[in-house]
Amino acid sequence: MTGYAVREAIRDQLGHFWSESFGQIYPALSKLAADGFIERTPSERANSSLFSLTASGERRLTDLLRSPVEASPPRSGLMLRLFFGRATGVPAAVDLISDARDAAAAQLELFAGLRTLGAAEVARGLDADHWPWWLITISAGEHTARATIVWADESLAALALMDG
Amino acid sequence: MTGYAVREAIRDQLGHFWSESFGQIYPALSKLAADGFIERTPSERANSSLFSLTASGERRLTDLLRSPVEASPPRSGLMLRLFFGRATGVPAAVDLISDARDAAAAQLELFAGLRTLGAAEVARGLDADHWPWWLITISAGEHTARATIVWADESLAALALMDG
DNA sequence: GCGGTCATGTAAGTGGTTACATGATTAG
DNA sequence: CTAATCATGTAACCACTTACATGACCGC
Repeated sequence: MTGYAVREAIRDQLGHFWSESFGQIYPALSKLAADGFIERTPSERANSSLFSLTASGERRLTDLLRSPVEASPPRSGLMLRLFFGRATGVPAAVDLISDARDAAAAQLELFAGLRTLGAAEVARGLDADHWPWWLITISAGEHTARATIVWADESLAALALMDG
Repeated sequence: MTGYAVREAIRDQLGHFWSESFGQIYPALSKLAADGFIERTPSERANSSLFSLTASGERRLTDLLRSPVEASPPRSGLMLRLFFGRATGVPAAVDLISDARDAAAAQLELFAGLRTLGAAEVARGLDADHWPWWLITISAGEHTARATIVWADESLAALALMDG
């Protein structure tokens, strides 16, 4: 596929848990090609290349995918703000938590859509062996979104008591 | 407080949802002082300064704390790996999910510790008006950790069926 | 006096985004 | 023919981490 197509695929298929920008993709493709992990072949279109995995690239990829996940340093803007709630007051905190709740609810709907979309594709015999993996990532998103909503409701209730 | 103390406070008090490194803190303090948001006064100790919020800094801080949280681009190494589970196989996925479950369980214990620690301080009459906010952030951590555990157990069960 | 902690800062490098510049191809 | 989309790449910049260099102070 082309670099452009890579980005489209990331946005459309990994969108809810991964993102990459063009400024990242094109240099990465050049480097991967230089390292022999992917192969560049000119496409029919002018000034355009198609990339495909080499055998060593495939090995490298599965190695990376099997490697343990390194923890990223925590950085939650929402929690930071709530931690200093004493300084900003209850109403500001209510706003922030309500926003987070809304965002989680919206995500939940989005995941429901992905579920029906995927189920329909599977019913048509497409991507059947990929579907369980797809489902695991959707399920993770749903669980955390639901947890966020429960937490938000509890916290909003607690703040309502504080205020009165 | 000193820059060093700022970092200690961030590590010890915001540790579970925020982090900063020295390389970040010292330049930031210099810039904040140049902008008039904090004031640098030499401390008794040689080559050491104490910083304190100015009036404009206090205003700026509460403004920032009240500002809406901007969403950071999603990037979950775990989900990325699981999404390509077809390529890496069930056992690799089981390892990854088990690790995530363990990490969440460990976090949960940590949060339980923070709860008892904080409750003890409040019982001794310390930080009583800060405690509810502290609790909100702990609660958020607990909810997401529990959600992770439930998701992990469900997913491991699903993978066990796939394998057989 | 010596090791640990307190303290400040810089340098090099990484990983990422946004914006810009450019042009080919296709759909209407 | 013209607007949208496909396509590639670079430049500038930002946020952040790690490692390094330096030294004061304190307790034993």
